[in-house]
Amino acid sequence: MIKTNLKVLQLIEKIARDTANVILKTFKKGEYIVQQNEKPKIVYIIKKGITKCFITEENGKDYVLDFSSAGEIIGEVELLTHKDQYFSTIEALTILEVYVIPKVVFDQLNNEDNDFNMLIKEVLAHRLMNTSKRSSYQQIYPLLYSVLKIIYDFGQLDEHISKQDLANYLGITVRSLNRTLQELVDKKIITINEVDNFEIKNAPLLIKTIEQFY
Amino acid sequence: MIKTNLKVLQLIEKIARDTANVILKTFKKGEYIVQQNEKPKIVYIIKKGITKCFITEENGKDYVLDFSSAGEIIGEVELLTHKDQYFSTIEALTILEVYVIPKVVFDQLNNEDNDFNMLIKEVLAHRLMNTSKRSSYQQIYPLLYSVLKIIYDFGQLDEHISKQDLANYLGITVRSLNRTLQELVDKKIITINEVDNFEIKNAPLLIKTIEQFY
DNA sequence: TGGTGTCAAGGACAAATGTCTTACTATTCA
DNA sequence: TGAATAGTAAGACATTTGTCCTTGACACCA
Repeated sequence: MIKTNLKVLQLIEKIARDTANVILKTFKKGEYIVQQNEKPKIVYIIKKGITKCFITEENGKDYVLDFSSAGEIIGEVELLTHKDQYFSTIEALTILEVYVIPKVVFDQLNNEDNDFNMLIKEVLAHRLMNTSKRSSYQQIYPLLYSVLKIIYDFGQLDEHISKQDLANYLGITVRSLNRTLQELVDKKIITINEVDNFEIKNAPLLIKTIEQFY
Repeated sequence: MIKTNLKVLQLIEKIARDTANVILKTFKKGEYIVQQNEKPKIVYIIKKGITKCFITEENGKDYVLDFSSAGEIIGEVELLTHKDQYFSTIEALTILEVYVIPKVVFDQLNNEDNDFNMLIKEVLAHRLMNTSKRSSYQQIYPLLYSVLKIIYDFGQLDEHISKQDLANYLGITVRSLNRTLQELVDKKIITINEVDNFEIKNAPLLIKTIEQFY
């Protein structure tokens, strides 16, 4: 559920070795890599660390689109669609190392490096499918199943992802998330451990419960 | 809100004229162009007519991803990601004419026709942005605003889109949709006309109401 | 030490949405 | 014609989720 893309990482590492066009940059925890409504000029590819990608709506509420790590691309959608604003904000949840790819280099890679070109298309298609499926899942099923699915995917909650972030990812309030987690504890599917994190207690029961809905 | 893409339409029409690789096919209203879980072999581009793209979840409920018309592409995501199943079903809501592009021709166009290649990338990026934005909007705002937005985008409900389809697009039940429409009638923002369709009654009020949330 | 601020958790209530059922309308067909 | 059927709308109630507020734990500091 924290997305990664090994193929992209390997390709950009190769490109970085072979040319001087791509450089490394480091962000501190909490810094924004790109900010919603800023003018897009650069594409980034994550080398190391975890980011949160989110949209801030006019009423001030955030919706988290995904959590990403090594090999995930940032800002390519805006350049490909020739938009003059990023439509989401990317925040570093940990210390973050990224490859910096200026617009001209990105355009050049798209036109001249067929591996890069094909990989970008594949990444876009994958994301579109995942986003669509997730959108469907969250709209159709009650909250409990979405939380079950996250626990199933995660194993346990990553320490860098706060409950507020997780709630924003699910499109709900922290109150609702807590209620649902409590319900899962009551049903003896998970336990809440000493660092206020949840853990799977009864994996077979979890899987059985999930399978009812898959 | 019924999506179209003029650039894609023009390009595929040119390709169809220049080569014998692309043929036309007609579907009747209610027929499936592609079906979830079928093996992907063909990409279609809509020439004329309206389709509904939806995901059927395990519990039998449908979530409508979009309504599409001329120039919209079908099945390209599955081919680009090398999946062995379509992840959604495409149904003809009217008589439908499509260009049929077999997998080998699609691959060839991607590799040899740079205009086609770039356009596909742009289409994928656009869709990804739209899907993400919509997902965010529907999760963050209450139903009333999503319905307002649809009415604003539509002007009025297309006759080929049933209330059930519209409800599935919003991820809600028809009961909830009716309740929300009634609320808008009570507030004198819309009227329900003789063909059981809704119409904007008080456009300035509608716009004013929407703008509170944009 | 004790005061103060911050934050996470959860209780109580309100609001939104879903489920189930009934009623109404129109259509088909024996 | 009239019974059966399907589709739509909405009432009543149940369930889910959000909002608001209180409590308790902890850190920081005068």
